Amino acid sequence: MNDDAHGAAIRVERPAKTLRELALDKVREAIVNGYFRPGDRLVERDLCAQLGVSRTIVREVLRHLESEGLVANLPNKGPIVAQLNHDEAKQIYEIRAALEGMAARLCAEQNNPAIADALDRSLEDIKRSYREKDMAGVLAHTSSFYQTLFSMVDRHVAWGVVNLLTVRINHLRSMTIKTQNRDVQGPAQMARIVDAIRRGDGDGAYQAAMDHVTSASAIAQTVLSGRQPID
Amino acid sequence: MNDDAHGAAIRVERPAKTLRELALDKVREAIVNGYFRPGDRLVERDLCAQLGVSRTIVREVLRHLESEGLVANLPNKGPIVAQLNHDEAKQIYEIRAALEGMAARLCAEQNNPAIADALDRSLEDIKRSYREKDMAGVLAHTSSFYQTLFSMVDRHVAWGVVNLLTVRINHLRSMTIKTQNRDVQGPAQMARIVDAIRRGDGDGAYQAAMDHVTSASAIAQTVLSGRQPID
DNA sequence: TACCATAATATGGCCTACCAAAATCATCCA
DNA sequence: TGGATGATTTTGGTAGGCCATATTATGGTA
Repeated sequence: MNDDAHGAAIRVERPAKTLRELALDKVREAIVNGYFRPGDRLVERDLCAQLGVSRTIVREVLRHLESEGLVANLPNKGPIVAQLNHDEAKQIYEIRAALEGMAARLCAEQNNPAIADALDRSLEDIKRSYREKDMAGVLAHTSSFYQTLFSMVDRHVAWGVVNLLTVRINHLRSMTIKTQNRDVQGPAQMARIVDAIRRGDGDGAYQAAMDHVTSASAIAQTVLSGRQPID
Repeated sequence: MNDDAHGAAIRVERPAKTLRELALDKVREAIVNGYFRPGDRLVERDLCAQLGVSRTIVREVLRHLESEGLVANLPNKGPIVAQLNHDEAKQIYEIRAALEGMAARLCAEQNNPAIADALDRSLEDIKRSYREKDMAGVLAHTSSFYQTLFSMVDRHVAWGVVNLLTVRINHLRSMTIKTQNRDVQGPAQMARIVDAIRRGDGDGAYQAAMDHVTSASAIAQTVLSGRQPID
C-alpha cells in the first residue's frame, strides 16, 4: 500500500542539484585549482557571463565562498580571490594537526582492525599515485585517507572543519607533495599513523598524525618564503 | 603631505556596514537568542517584510547562515533553523576542547604574565556576572575569556572556528551555565587554566582547558537528554 | 459518506531590468 | 602642467515577474 516504500527502490536518482550549487562548485573549483589567482577580482557581471547564470546566483555564490574564506570582499570595490599569507597558512596547518591528531587517537582507541585496513588501502592508492606521478591523485587519495580517519569514528563535524580549511591551502598542498623526497617521507609518516592505530596506541597515533601535518607545514613555510621556481 | 595619514585620525568612523551585513547580524542574533526556534521555517518573503529589505539580501543572508550551519535547507521546501542533535553537539564540544586546549598550551608557553593577568580580569567579570545573576553577561565574558586566550597568541583563525561552532550551541551554553553549582565549578576550572598558564605549565593548561569544556559538554548532554522543563 | 481528481495557494529558484553611490578613468581647460 | 569635470565601470540594493513544485482546499461522484 505504501507508495513510497514501494517506489523508493526504483526511484531514479534525480540530479536535485540546484543551479546555484552547480555554480558554487564551478567557482570553488576554479579558485582551488588556480584558474582564478589570489588577488584576482571577481566581477559579478563577468562571472554571470562566464557561468551563464544570473546575478542573483553569482551573488549568492560569492557570499558563500566569502564565508568559506576563499573570497575576500573589499568594501565598495567588490570581491577578490582571498590571499593566504604566511601566518594564516601556519595557523591552518596547526588546526589540522590538532584535529587530525584527535581523530587518529579516537581511531586507535576503537581497536577495530577494519579502520587500519581501510587506511592502508588509501595509503596504497597514494603510493601508486606517487609512482605514476599523478599528483592530482595523490591529493585526492590523501584527502580520502583523512576522510576515513574522521568518518570511521563518526566525526563529520570535525571533518567539515578540516575540509573547509584545507581548500584554502590547496595550492600549498600541491606544492608540498611535489617536494623532493615527499613521495617517500609522506607515506612513511602516514604508515606510522596506521601502525599506531593498529596497535591501539592512542598517544602514538596522535603524535604521528601531528608529526605528519607539522612536517607538511614546515615544507609549506619553506615554499612560501623561498618561492622556489616550481610552476 | 600624506592626506591619508593626516586625515585618518579625525576621519569619522563611517558605519561602512552594508545592509546585507546588518541583516545578517539581525537574523543570526534572532536565531541565536531563540526568536526563531530550531525547526522554524524561514520564509524568504516573510523575512523580507520583517527586515524591510529585498529578497536578494534575504537570500544572501540565508546562504551565509547555511554555510555557518545555523540554517538548513530542505530541498524543495526551503530553509529552516537548523536543529542540533545530541551527537553533533558533542562533536562541537570535542572540537572546542581540542582547539582551546591548544590555545591554552600556547599561552602557557609564552611565559608572558600579561596573558594570565588579562585572563584573570575576564574571570573576575564572569564571577561578578554570576553574582549579579546576569546570565547574558556570563556568556559574553566567557567568550571574551576565550577570545583573549586565542588572540594573545595570535590564533585568529582558530578563534574564528571556535566562534563559528559556538554560535551553534549557544542555547546549550545558556542552559549549562544555569546548572546548579556551575557558578562555582565553572570559574574554578577556568582559574586552573589561568594558574597553569601563569606557571608556564603547557601540559597543565592544555589539560585544564580540556577538562573545562569536557565538563560543559557532559552537562549539555544531560540537559539534552533530560530536557528539564526550563522553557 | 468516503474518496479521488482538480484547482488554488504558497513558496523556492531563477531571471531581467533598473537606480544610486562610489571608484576609476579620460578629458579638457586655465 | 595640474587640477576640475565628466564618462564609465562596478557594487549595493530594489522591484517585480516567471516557472515548477508542494501543500491545501474544494468539489463532484460513486
